[in-house]
Amino acid sequence: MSKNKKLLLIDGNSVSFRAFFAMHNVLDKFVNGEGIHTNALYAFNNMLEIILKDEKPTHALVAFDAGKTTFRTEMFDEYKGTRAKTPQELMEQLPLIQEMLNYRGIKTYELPDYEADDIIGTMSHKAEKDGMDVTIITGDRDLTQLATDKVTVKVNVKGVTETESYTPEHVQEKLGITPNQIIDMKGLMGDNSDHYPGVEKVGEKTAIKLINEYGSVEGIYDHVDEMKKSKLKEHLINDKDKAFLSKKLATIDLDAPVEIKLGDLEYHGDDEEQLMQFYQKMNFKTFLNRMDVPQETTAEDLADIAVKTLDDKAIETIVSDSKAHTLIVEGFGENYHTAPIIGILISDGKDFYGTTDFAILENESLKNWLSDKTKEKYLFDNKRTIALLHRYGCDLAGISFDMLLVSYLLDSNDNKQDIGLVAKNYNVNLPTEEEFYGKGVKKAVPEDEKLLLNFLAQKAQVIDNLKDQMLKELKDNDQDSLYDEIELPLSIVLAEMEIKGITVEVSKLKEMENSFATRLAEIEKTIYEEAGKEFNINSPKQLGVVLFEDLKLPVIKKTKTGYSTSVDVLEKLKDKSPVVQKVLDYRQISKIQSTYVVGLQKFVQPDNKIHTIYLQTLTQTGRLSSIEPNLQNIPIRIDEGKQIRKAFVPQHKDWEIFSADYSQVELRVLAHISGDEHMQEAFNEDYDIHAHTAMRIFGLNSTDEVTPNMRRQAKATNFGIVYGISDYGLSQNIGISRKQAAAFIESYFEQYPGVKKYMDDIVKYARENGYVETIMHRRRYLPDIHSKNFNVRNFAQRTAMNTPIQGSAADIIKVAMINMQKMLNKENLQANLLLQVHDEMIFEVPASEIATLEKLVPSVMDSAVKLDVPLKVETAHGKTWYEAK
DNA sequence: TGTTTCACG
DNA sequence: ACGTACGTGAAACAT
Repeated sequence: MSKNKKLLLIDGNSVSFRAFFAMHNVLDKFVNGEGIHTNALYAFNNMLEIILKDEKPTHALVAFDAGKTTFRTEMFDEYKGTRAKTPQELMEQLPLIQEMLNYRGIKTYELPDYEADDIIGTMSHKAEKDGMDVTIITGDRDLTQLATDKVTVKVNVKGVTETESYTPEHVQEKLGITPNQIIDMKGLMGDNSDHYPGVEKVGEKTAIKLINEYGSVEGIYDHVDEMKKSKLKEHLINDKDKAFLSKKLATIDLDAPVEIKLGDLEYHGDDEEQLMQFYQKMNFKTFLNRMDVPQETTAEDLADIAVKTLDDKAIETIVSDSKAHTLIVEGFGENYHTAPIIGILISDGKDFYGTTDFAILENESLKNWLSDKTKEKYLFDNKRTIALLHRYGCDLAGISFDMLLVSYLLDSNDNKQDIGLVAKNYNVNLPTEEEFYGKGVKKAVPEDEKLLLNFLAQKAQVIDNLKDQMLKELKDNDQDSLYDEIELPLSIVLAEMEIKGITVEVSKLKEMENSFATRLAEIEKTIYEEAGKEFNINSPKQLGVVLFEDLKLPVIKKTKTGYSTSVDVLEKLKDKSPVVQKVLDYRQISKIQSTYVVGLQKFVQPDNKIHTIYLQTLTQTGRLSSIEPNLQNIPIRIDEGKQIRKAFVPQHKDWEIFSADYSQVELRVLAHISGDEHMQEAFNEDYDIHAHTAMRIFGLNSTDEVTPNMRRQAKATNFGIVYGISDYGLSQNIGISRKQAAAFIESYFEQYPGVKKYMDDIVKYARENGYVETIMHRRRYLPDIHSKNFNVRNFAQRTAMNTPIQGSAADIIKVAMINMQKMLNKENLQANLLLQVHDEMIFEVPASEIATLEKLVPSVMDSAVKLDVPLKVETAHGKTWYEAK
């Protein structure tokens, strides 16, 4: 039995477009020898490999648009009128994509006066009639109208390597209409991005409702007179011509004068010879490797590096050489506070010296060399390396290039802390940690020592090879001082904080564990009694059944798996049944018990301390994050949880915990970068900012007239502004109507016009540049700002507004931490900086130094950067973290 | 491994 | 008309 024939049809233009924006942030890294960009080509090919593997087509065709004018522009001259011009960097890649498809054995085709859609429609129609299966790949949802039992339309989601499959069933499920009714829907609602109008005030929801009732645009107008009088009816009648025209524009031609026959499209695979040459010209190492073709050995090739033994003699050579060296200290395991060192390798760029014997760290000249700040070193992850070496009694200094930090600053999406992944971004092949060590139960150090040392040598070579290019990019982005003066010095400060650790009284936690356990058991019992049965209260599913089926409480919100039982839902059900409050109490206590009281104990080391790990290269805004355990979310808002802080104490008695936090940094940053006069005035005069906002948006004459409720609402509005406000979000947060919320926002922007201007300008900036930045030039790329999808695009806009604010605040405290550490050393103080929680620093301090720090810490913090408004710092201290607030 | 919930700024 | 606040990490359950 011969297997059924299958035709693969790809929408060349829309997929190239998506491929280009999917890899827009690495645009400058993908350039071939002739200076032509290759990012879209690379992403397109990546997608192609996956599709060919999954689909195994017998026939294939990639269709392209022929030019600007088509039969549609003939019908409606504004068709696609407002569409932005294709960027030059993509234009230059389109011929390359066609060339590559040619070598991959796939036909390409374009037809004057027709769009790629019509070619695809026509060919898929022909193939179906011949009994073939068809798969269509596109970035454009409109093509889903072509789905039938034999034709599946796969639409790219998130970049190009993932797709969503549209069969007729799936279209029905998602939209509630059949694929061929999509053109009726588009006729009624029009299309913003193709710039054709529909019927006024008719969107997706209304269109679908009408179609379900009348079947089609024609059906609607056959019965429009019978409809009862309404605005909708009026609009339908007024825009009848538009509806019919738009339906025509949306309809893909299934009978375009395409000259090719199905037989011409047979797919026989790659022309390996030509393709290999092409990949070489494009610098596509990854694809070359996949082809399994032997490569020329060049200086850049990473395989087979001769590694000499790092012994006493080698060390003499290294330490007597004044040139910079690359250093690899390999720990095995995620948590470097406990991971063993399994290998050390040092290279001057030519020779590689490595060993798996950590006894070498007892060599005095090596120790001195490591801690000598005049001996320049390159590495990947300074903080990790410092912490590892520290446990083996070595200090480290003299780092000038940390590839991890640079890679993160260049693109905050490169946050996976894996050198193999960074290398891949630069088109250099290096196994990732997972690829080399394996994962899950299979994860292990290779038995063959040579294999391990070779891997370390490859890492060293990658660092060495990419250093100059990455530093140049940093400079081109104007980010060199962010790196030199902030992130690199900060990595040392963070290492010291982590290594120092914070002391925890386990006995205190044990005590709490017992008392919470008793309370939980009590609440549990009453819940079972009131519910009339025993069940797992921690299971949202079981709880849902009890609340909404057994007790028949009204369903407020659903999740994709069932009933939502989150706090805001339960809060609304509190009066309906006494069980609800009990469940809320249970949840609260149970969270504290499992995550903190029990959870934290697991992290207390034999030195009675917790050593967290700060991730310096994870967040998209420049903030730190803290793991194993997270010490940035220790409870404070509710008293039961706040008790946890009593277990955090100074390491010596007679010492105290001292904390200092910035007051409203984010709003001060906003006042600074927006330049808003009224907001700046409020901070310059040190008014209560939320009361000031309340006074202005409620149109009062003085803050004396502000009621507590007004202040609360104004405070929420201020937060909303920082987050990139929406009326709905604000209304949910303070429990007012959406209309009221909208009025608040409008009034806010009237009162603070500078803020309004900032919000508009920053979104425009993101659209034009593809990224936004902080006061210290930290960047965040926002490719979604161009998305066709309303939600995705809106999210990117809110991010554009929020990131410079949150990120600049992060910049400021980072500077303050570095200056603080310097100051503690300079003044010979014993106090230790232990923790950072986004806008506050926590120290342990000898009682004798409290008075000094009360002056010193605020002065260092508020002078970290010079803004147009003052920074304000508040301090507190006490026997435990609980009392230092 | 993904989803839901909830702790923090 | 669309469907929402920004940034995180961890525990528990369900699959």
